[in-house]
Amino acid sequence: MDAIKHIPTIPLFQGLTPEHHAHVASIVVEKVYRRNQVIFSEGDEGNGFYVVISGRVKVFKLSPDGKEQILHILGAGEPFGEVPVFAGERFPAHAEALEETRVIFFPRASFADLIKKNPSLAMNMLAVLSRRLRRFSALIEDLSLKEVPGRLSAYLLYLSDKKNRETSLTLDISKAQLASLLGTIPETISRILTRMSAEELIESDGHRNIKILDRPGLEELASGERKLL
Amino acid sequence: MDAIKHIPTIPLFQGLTPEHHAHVASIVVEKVYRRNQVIFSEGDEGNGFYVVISGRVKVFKLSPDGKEQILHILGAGEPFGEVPVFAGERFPAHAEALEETRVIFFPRASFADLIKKNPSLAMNMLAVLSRRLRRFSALIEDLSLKEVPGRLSAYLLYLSDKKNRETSLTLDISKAQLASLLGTIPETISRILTRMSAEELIESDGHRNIKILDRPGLEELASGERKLL
DNA sequence: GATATTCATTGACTTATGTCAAAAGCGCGT
DNA sequence: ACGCGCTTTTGACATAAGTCAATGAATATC
Repeated sequence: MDAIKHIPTIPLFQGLTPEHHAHVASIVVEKVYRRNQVIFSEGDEGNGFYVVISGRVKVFKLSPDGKEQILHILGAGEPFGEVPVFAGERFPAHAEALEETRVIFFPRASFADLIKKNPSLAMNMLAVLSRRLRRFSALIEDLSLKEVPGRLSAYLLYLSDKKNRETSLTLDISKAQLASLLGTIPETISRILTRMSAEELIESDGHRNIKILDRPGLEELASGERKLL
Repeated sequence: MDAIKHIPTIPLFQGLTPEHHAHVASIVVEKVYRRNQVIFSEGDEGNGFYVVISGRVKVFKLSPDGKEQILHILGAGEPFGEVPVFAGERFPAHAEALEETRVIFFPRASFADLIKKNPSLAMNMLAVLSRRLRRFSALIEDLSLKEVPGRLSAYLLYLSDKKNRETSLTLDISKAQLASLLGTIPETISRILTRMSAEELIESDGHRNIKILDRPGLEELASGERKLL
């Protein structure tokens, strides 16, 4: 259907002419996934990539015994699944819709053509991949060099920053998802939130609402200068 | 100096015309770093990126208390430090020479020009970044979903595969570096190698030589189906 | 509106791995 | 060959976080 109205709003296509937008629109395919539906699995052949139009998607790794590590959660306008387009081979991770999600799909071959004729599209895609590398570096750092309280603090501060430093936060994902994003398990998240409350760093209603009481304290935790009792 | 003789051998520049190679050569600067010399630090402004000509470079994150996590180790022909070129901002990690190392440096602005006129250079760079994303995904998976014996097994198998499944391996890095690459500490590496020897999976001379005795056993360890006693 | 189902919390326990310290092996230069 | 440093190994110990299990709260289902 009328993908054309979405194309110009996608950051990846900023700076392209209306003709190119129309061309892009002509090669894409729209798809809808319902909550928990698999979009692709690790090891699948990647014959193109996706951009989220509405809804949210998680991209994750799975261990043989079922533990998952979320690599990222994507929302409207964000592309995913590009690695096989440029590096060949297969998807390095799984992707699943977190809720009812609309995406547009770009077949590999036609996109490769397009990018060859469009330096600014190439530059945009390079920027997308570079930003993702930066985020992955941060995730690796977190997993390897920080303990869970530090990662959780960093995540709360990140949420707060997204809402220009609002102190009242609403988690946009369940505790289980949050645990998987931070490389831990829900029980650990629970215990740490309890300890953070005990130290008056935050106030939690036990659901998805958290109020930041001591931002500097959380920053110290996130950087590792401070530890929880 | 005569960078021109190196340019055509670099995978990033495969598929370019000799004229383009010459052009690339005209904008690069050669630099030499001695063992342990810092190439750039996290947070530095990135005004260009590098390609290793000879020697080896480690790119790593550092925690406030000095623990390091190596993101990757690069050898001849491999580029590093590209993220700020395309995503702006600063280097997300530190880079240091592991030994006497020669690199060529590409100033950001002239490279950006070049890439706009060279679709195949853009495609090559997209491939480089995509492959790196795949490796980072694997590292995240390892750190989050595997225990150290699994990561170490995977690394030994990787070394073996590089030498077409040779069973006699020579570690190319010290145990301390290996630990930092696998997200652990030298003591843990030592203990695990001892346990692997005890189970006759490997034979180690205590230095940098390891012989693989039971490849399937290591594969089971790497995938998590098996555990060390 | 009552019950089923999922999700969050809490407790007791286990375990992998980090910390600290000491000893042992090896390389190196005088 | 000898002692000085560095890396590796080994030991005793500490601890963060995972596992398992039970309870409680919240939401959905009939």
